[in-house]
Amino acid sequence: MHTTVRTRMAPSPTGEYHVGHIATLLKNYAFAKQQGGQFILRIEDTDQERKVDGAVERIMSVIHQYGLDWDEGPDKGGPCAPYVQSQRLHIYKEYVDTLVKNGKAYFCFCTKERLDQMREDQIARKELPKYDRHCRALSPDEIQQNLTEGKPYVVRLKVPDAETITFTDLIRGEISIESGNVDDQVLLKSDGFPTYHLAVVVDDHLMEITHVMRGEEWISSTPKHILLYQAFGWQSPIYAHIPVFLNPDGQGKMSKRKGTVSAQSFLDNGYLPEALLNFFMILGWAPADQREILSLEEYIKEFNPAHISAKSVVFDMQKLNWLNGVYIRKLTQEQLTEKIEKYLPADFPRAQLAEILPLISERLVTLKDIESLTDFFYRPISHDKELLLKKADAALVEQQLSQTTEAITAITDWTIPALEQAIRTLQESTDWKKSQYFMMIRVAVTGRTATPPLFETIHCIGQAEVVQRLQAAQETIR
RNA sequence: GGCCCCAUCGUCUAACGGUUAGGACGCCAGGUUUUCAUCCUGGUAAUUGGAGUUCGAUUCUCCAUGGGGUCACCA
Repeated sequence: MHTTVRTRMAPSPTGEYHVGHIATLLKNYAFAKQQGGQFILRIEDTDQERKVDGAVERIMSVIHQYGLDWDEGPDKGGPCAPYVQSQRLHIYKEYVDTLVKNGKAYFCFCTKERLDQMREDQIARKELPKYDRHCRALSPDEIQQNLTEGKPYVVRLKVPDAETITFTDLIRGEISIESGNVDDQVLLKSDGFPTYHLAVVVDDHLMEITHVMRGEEWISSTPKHILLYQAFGWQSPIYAHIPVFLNPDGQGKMSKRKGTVSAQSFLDNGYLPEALLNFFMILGWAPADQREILSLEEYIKEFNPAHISAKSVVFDMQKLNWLNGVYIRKLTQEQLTEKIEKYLPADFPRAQLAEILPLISERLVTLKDIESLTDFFYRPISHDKELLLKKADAALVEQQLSQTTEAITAITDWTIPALEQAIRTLQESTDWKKSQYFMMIRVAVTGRTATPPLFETIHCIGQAEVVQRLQAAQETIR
């Protein structure tokens, strides 16, 4: 028998979508595509309190911005619709009932106060906090009475006493956990919503998910899911727990505390989606030939989840920056022009974009760098006297500035070759040191020491403005 | 702390049990160049420690150490 591979990503609309989520989604997407299967998007909105308005739309939007898509999902529908858990409440209820009927789960009427107190005591006694199974001892009559009285309740999983729960992880091999370390997990909350654990198992089964690739943080709750699959008599999917991203400093799981984590913000900060995807591809995995620049198509062809490294990986910003530069330099002028549009400052002279862009395109690390790399073209500059006089005394610099001003003013044909000829002729007719002279002019015209090539830059700034800046530089050194 | 996972240059990764332990980013040096950047060349740098198995361990086993994850009516 040949079953179709079906993978899924199941975000929860509670806040910003994390780069780690995109990285995991990419793996699910690529594997499904590679196997000719389907990739499903499912919304896990079972937490009524943390639900954020508009989050679902933002998640879908950011996935699209990264150039990825799904085959079945809330907006597209599909054979397993609906794909939003809050619309599937009746389904979970039905399965919980079977569980209770079959003695695999039980009603629990414990109050929050009692649970809090219990946990507090356990911690004080240095025990591990765990439900004390108080309501497992309730008689059918007591349960019935509580129900009749309308007491709020949850449904808990009846975890066996001394059993070894084993499952196979595609990346790590066999993982075993003693049932004694597993809590009687709440499956159905008192508001009638399922917890993640119930919903994920029911939905993954009903949606015929064959491979679950999710974050490593789920390893310790996987036994609960295995128990549920057993309780229902279902076959569990193949698991691959993806290692977490560590902060760039290598300390702990990547967190907002230590910098940017939202998938959207990397885009907003001028990283190209292709570069980010490529970065996620090679973080923790490498193709057979070790190359590091990969297109999505190549990745889909070569990706093998079983070869993902099992260790958590540092989110190396320097490697990302390098990759982003590589991808920017691969763009044609037209493509770059189009992509950089939304990063242009309001006062950027758009008419000059076509002239300026080629001068700085290979200096861009992110698209957002456009502002800091070009502001001197169109914004007032200031002169640093020390920089102007760094390699020559005031008398010589004054002379250089005034003769350069004359030479530039004299140009009637404002082209780069004419400009270059005028300045080179001037330099060659004197004993001015080339490096000193060029650098001084650079500083006088742009206010900085690192710029695009001098003649192109001068040409771009314009004759009148350049003359003014040269004169201002003269003022500065007086 | 209990439980689980993990361990090759600073970082990410290669290496049928036999390699001068390879590549990439970063860093350093040189070349190109009027500066920066790009580009090219070269260099620096690693098998966490200890036992065992073996003729031979980066590779297999165990222990220690270190790092990470997780311990909710959140996902």
